[in-house]
Amino acid sequence: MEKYLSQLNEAQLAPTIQKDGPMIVIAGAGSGKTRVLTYRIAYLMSQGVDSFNILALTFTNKAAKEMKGRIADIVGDGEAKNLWMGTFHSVFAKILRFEGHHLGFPSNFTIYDTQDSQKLMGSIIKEKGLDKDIYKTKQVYSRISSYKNSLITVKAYFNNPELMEADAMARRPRMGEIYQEYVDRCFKAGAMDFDDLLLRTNELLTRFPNVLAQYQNKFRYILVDEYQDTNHSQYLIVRALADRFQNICVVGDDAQSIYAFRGANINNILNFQKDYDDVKLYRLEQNYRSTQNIVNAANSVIEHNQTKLDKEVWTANDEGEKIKVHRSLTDGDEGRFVASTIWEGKMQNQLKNSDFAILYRTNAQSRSIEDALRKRDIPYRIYGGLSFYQRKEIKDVTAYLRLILNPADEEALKRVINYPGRGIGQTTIDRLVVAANGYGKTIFEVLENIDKVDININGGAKNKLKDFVTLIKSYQVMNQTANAFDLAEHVTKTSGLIREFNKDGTPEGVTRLENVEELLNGIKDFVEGQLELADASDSLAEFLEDVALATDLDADKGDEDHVALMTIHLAKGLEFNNVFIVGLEEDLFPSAMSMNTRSELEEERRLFYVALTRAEKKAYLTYALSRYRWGKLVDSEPSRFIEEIDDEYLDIITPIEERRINPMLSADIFGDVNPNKIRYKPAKQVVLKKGNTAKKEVEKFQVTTPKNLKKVTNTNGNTNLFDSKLVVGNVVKHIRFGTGEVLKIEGAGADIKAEINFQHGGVKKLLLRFAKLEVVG
DNA sequence: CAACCATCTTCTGTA
DNA sequence: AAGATGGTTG
Repeated sequence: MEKYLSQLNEAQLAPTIQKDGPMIVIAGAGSGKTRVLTYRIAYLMSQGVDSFNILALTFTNKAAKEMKGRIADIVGDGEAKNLWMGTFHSVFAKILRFEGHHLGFPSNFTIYDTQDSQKLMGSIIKEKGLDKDIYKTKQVYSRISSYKNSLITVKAYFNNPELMEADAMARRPRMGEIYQEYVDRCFKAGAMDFDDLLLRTNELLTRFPNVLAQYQNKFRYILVDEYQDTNHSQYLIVRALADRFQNICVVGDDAQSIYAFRGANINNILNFQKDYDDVKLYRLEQNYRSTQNIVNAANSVIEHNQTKLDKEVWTANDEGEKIKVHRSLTDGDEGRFVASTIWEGKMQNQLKNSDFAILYRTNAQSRSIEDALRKRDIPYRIYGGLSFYQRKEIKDVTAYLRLILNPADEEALKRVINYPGRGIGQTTIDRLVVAANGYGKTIFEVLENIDKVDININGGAKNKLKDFVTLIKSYQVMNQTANAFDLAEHVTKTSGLIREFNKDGTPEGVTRLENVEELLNGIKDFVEGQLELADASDSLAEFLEDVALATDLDADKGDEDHVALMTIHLAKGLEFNNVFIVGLEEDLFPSAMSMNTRSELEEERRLFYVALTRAEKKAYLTYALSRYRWGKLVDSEPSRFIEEIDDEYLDIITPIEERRINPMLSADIFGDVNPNKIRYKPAKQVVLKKGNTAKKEVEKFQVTTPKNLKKVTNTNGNTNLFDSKLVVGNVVKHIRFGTGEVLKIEGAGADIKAEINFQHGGVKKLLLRFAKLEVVG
């Protein structure tokens, strides 16, 4: 232990070796807070604290996993395993599995993700015959979510005239009713949404003092990472658990609080000292991550915020290079600048792809960057966005698995009852829902007793329903003995899902199959990882829980060397050698939706601070004069955040030619509109023969080379194949259909289609934007 | 009941 | 621009 403690500086050592009592560590960006947390846990154990008595809450699964790994290096694997360490959601989901029965929940309750919750709310709104333009599903969802995060139960809602007034003013007087129905339906389905995992934990700890006492006694030492991002619900859980022993250590940085939009309350960290007696306060102010220029620039920006704790972040690192600011004409140019800068860095300085990260405010910005990277053959990976587990085909498979485990799961049932199609239509399903609500039973229970219930469904449909019940029950039987992988494989084959994805024969269908295969591999890995448990049914349950609480960031397989693309929110806690912050334009960053109040704007500024402090060596800030948004080219002006940085840290590098260019004369500005204009880099293959007419000219489009093919499938599937060429008469090869001859080409731009006569499979019309074709003659 | 086409929405962020 | 939703038709 001595060896490890000697690695710490004075400021880090003090909080690390304070064993007991409440304490707060205000940790500037890059100041080694993870090191303090891990060493502190190891230190506690060296002082005789039992690893079973330590609870550490993190913000992401990834952070938890990393910390656990580092602790294992110090104290050994066996001891580290005993620690309770994870996100709020995963830790309390686990506890609710044990204790949920107090609240009437089965231990195999389902976790509804956002999609499930919104679908359920959508159907409630519909069932109640409410105007869906006033009761917008998303708005209703976020409203109810914020009630839950503030611990406002249905009952509390109806006792709060102000809230009801506010909803009535927003022309939604029946919010309370929807809330009530939603909670009832979740309960009946044996399901909790993300907010419930915290809300129900609070309910559990308040209503059952003996349960509270048990966990207070268990968690004698509690550590919370990223405390600035806790919401009210999380705050109360921590306070309740820490109440007995008061050994609570919270770590965070108010300057990095960026989750107010989903209920995080920055006051939790600002007021921590008032919540406990004799709070020790520590500050970590030395930044080990970034150059002086970056640290100072970040400080000069955050100075503009009024609400903050006193803190002076400094660094002993080199001065480093100034922050580069680059302006371009369009978002396309911006992407090309980023790609060429990375390319040069790789060529001239032997940098790796993983030395670079590109950060943006919204996911929609990734497209133009992707296009540019692909053109330069720079491998990249997009984090976030639609994560793997949210894809349609994956949700289809997991819905079957969820239903097997918990037949009450209404959303899972509705998803699969007629998928693949079994002739059970919307009308039938609606009647089932009505009957289930009428009897106070779950839909599955109604299905099991379809002959006994009073329901207006004809014999033919009833038989189909019975077949469906038999199918699910056969899976349930199998689940008694088989492991999760065998079961999942069996389900995908016998439910007809595989056949369904195979059926359309389109490249999308192929991708779907590949994704399902990847899911099965994931289950296999998981099952093999827990062979020692040898409890088949539990392995499925645990896998599904992992899936429900997984984030895309967690799924980093650390495979090949790639450039990272992600939103700034996702980048929190990470660091990169070179960071591009793109789209620094007013209305985009800061977002147009977050400029109405000072506190919203200050959160945007903190977000920018987070982005800038991800960089170790170099930071690039880029903005475009016009950008495609909602399919239209709109003008934009540079973000105020650029101006807020002291000039002395900036280096304006916009090329003179680009500044002088008249946008109206630039071919580039149309580059994204007319696919046939030459873009940054000419297409490699020109199949066009001499003497072709202008008419033929339009009939050109791109065909990816096989090398490209692989990469395209590895990334997001959507590829921009506009500017390479294919003409009638070409012989092409398709991944599924084999070889065929091009008969006809039609459409323009993104809609270019080719009619191809395949040797096997006949004539198909393929959208070239998606079709992965290789020219063979 | 399924397939197809037209229209509408959304383009903050997440466990 | 792309997906979701809804309406119409077979």
